[in-house]
Amino acid sequence: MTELNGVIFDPETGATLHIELARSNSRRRPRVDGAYDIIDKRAKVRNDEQNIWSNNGNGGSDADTEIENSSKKGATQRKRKADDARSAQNALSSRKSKLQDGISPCSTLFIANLSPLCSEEDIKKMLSECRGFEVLKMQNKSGKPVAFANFSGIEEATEAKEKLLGSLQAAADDAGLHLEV
DNA sequence: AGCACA
Repeated sequence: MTELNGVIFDPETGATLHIELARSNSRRRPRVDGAYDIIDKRAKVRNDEQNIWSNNGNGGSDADTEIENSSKKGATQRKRKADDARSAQNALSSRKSKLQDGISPCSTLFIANLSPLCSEEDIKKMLSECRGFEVLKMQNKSGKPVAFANFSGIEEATEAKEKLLGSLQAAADDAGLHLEV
């Protein structure tokens, strides 16, 4: 782990490594936040239904009852919005628990802001010390080198991320620097 | 902040 010093994290240039869980465009689970889209559609449909109802029900269109109806409508809309928010929460949390069950859609670490000095082999060497590390792919696009590290599972990926950040912190302390992550 | 390949 001492080889880390000056390779991945370079105190000379002050280059810091950014590590996060990668965004995945896996076809199996395309949208993590798709719940909101569905709920938006639902809300629209409900509003339309409400308009139809109030139009039919009013018939003779009295001014006083119209005001009364509109205030009632506002109340029910507010309540439904709250309900929607709650169901969105439920959907998200249920999906999250699915993720933690190990059905991992994408257990990849996204590594950015790499030092230009560190090679793919260097990172690979680093990552191979982490549990569940599988494959590393590097990409050098428009002067922003980034790396994708595949792990066997999300838990392994997060663990590796924590480990790397820890090592970075250690290296920074060693060099008497402050690290921002 | 910058997220590809299967």
